[in-house]
Amino acid sequence: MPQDEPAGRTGRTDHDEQPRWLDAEQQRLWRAYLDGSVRFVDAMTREHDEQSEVSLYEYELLVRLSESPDGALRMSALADGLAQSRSRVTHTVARMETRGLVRRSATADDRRGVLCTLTDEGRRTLVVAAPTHVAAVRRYLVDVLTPEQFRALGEAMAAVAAACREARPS
Amino acid sequence: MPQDEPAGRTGRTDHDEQPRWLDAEQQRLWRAYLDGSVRFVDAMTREHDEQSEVSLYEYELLVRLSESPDGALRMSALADGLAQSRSRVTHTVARMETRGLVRRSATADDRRGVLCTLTDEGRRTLVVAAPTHVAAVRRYLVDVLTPEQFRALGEAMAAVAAACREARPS
DNA sequence: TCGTGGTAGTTGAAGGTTCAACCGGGTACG
DNA sequence: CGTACCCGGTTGAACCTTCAACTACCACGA
Repeated sequence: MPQDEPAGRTGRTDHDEQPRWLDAEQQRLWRAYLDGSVRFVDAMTREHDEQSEVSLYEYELLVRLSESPDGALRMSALADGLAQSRSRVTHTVARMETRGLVRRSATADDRRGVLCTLTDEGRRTLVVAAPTHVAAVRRYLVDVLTPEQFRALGEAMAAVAAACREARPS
Repeated sequence: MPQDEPAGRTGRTDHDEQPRWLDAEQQRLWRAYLDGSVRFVDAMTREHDEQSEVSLYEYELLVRLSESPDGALRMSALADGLAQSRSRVTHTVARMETRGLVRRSATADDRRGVLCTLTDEGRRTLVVAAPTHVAAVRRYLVDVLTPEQFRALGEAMAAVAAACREARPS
């Protein structure tokens, strides 16, 4: 209800603009987005829980490390790349370190920095997890869309990401 | 790396099919989706934290209730509609009940059922939160896309939702 | 070189989510 | 009837994330 056109427009107060509500069609699309995104992360999460040693988020973290030249990245680079808080990365890396997936060490130049490095065990885990991960991404997303749909989705979300980044510079 | 075409294709074992990796362009789009969706929920979450009495998720819950004829829904209907676990809904509703936003009561027909009802206070909270919520949805998503992009996004996510629902019937 | 302020990362507590176990109430089938 | 199984919902513990300090270091200006 509250997202629909309100029944009776009454006088406006000083500082609150008239909200531009979503029309019925916009609302339908917005709900579809919401529902789809929730179900998708849920499906991916379960897939990882059942088939993999690492959670969806831990997997993404391993991927970032693996893509970096030496399989190593500073904590802050990791946090920025994953669009997550430093605190969260610290905790997650700590847990992963005890499992032997990554290793932490000091950085050469900046004595504040901490370098997070992929271990052999971490790389092995990633290689094992990758096929089921990609298969799930395909099953729930890529392969259920036409190539044009997929492109449109990606481009749209890139615009959304840009808007979020701009409005709230992390 | 692991989502790219692997360097050397080696012999395949019995039960693992060759994974169909994402090509560079697909990967770019997939990453854009991931990044955008993370940043978007993050931006929405902060918006609610700063400007509203209720979290993003609690807001959605209130919306569902408000859309129902009597401002009331069974716990299971709530869980299904929000695509969330029953447990989570139980906990969330319990917290919201102590804040006076909703009320729980027994259902008439099925003695197992629990009816969750929006209180006046809950409705007031929703009405207050709605304008900033919609404004945020517009600022970070709707208004940064062309109408065609927005429609494409919604339709694509509807397809994703359907795929997830089908593969994992909740 | 001394402050001041910003950056990198960690910490622990508080709060939310998930998981598995559980309690009834319904339902179907002998 | 009774009993075995499913459904609706709750519980509490384990786990993860968030938040607000806090430490340590860098960088800039006076």
